[in-house]
Amino acid sequence: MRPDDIPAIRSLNLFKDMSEECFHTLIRGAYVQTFPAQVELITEGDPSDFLHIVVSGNIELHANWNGRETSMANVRPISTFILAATIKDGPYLMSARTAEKSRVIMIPSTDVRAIFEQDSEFARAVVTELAQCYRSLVKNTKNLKLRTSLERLANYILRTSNFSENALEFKLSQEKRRLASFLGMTPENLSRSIKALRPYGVEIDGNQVTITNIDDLKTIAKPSVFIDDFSS
Amino acid sequence: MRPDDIPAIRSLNLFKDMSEECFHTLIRGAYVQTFPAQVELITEGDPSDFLHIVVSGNIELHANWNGRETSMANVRPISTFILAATIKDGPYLMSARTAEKSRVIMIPSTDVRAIFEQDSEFARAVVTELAQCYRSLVKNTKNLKLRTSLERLANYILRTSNFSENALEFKLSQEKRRLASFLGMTPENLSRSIKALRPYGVEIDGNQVTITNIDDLKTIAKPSVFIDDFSS
DNA sequence: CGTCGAATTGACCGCGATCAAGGAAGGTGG
DNA sequence: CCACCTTCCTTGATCGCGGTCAATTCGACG
Repeated sequence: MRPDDIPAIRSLNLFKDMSEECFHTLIRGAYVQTFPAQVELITEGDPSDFLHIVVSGNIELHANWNGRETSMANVRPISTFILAATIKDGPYLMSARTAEKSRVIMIPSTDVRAIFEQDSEFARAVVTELAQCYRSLVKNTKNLKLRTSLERLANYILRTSNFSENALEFKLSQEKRRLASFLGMTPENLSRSIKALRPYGVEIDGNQVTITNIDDLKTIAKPSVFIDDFSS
Repeated sequence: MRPDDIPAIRSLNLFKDMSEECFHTLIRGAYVQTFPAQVELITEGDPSDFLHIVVSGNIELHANWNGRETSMANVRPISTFILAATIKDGPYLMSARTAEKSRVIMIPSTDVRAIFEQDSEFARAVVTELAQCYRSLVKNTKNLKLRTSLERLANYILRTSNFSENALEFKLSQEKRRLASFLGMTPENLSRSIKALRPYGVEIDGNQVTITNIDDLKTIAKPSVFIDDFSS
């Protein structure tokens, strides 16, 4: 592990209030590894042996059933993923693959569960983290069930812009096919939706997104703090 | 509160390991109320003033956006709901209404958060509960994104049968329109899907469901433990 | 019985998926 | 440096699942 990894991880909400002793117990048993793109880190159904932390790169969580696949989320540095499976000691419900070259820290789940029993501050931090994840998923479900694919795309653009400090220009951080799957649509349909948004103030050329008229975009997107707000 | 409510609540996973003292602090401040059907208990966006526990009846969680509504879940006795909002001290992300006459216990959120800080066993129980809820939502998302509406209905019937100790006959526990919304389809489409399942071993007459050929049903449903299993 | 809401059924529409073909971009080897 | 290949994206044509609209039937309840 690089020396500057440790303070970075320590500063995560999940770890920042736990005792120094417990933190080091976790870190001592951890592995760090750099993976190239398109590596399957986790397979749905496997026992959850490690809590994963992505330090650099980009991880895609996805799920499969009956020959179909869907993208569930993208995890960006620095955050943990698959915490719930580790805590419940249950099988992974999603698979994870590197979307690009990524550095990942893996903490044995048994260690995490042991510290969880031992350090109350950590247990409380896990609660906050899980509650946050849960609420994000509720929002995601509402997004899927209450909106058309065009509306989902429009709001995705607004959210991403917000996330980049309200920048009116930014780059899509993943392949369009993955984005399409995440948004619950096909790549073809995403292409068409992108064109359909042009009259509403959005130009997308390759990965480059430019919002030319944010008011028009908001008119069609109708963003809601109870679906699109990351922080609440 | 009725005398027999207290042991019932106490036996919930969420409360069963906490100290007697803390449990009584929670109970002391709690309100109990019986509501008729179709009462809006909670409105999306309101501050989360209470942790709710449904003791009898049936609560529907739903969400709205831009004039549309969708059913998110049905809560049956005895369980809590909207725990994440209480812990995060954030606004409700879903609304709740009684689907039938229901008795509900309401514990002030400030009490819950205070005890959460104080009682580590309770904090750990909250983790387990939230992790469970989170994983249920992941499964629900996979169900929505990976399956057609007919497949969702087929699997819903199998899950419900499983839940009723593998009974081949049971009653739908909610209006078909709510079920349709929960399954992400219209009432009309649910009607048609019900007819479409008849050749696959399912008879539905009113609320009465009869599985006449569970193997045929499984062939079309292809249930997966990573989507349909309640316990994992 | 009459009333009202829910469920069903039919006809039609449209969003989004599928299938198929054509570019654009990036990497590889001669 | 350029031909070639691979892969992704785009575009067009068509299909079908599921939604919408409307009319009817069913069922609970007063």
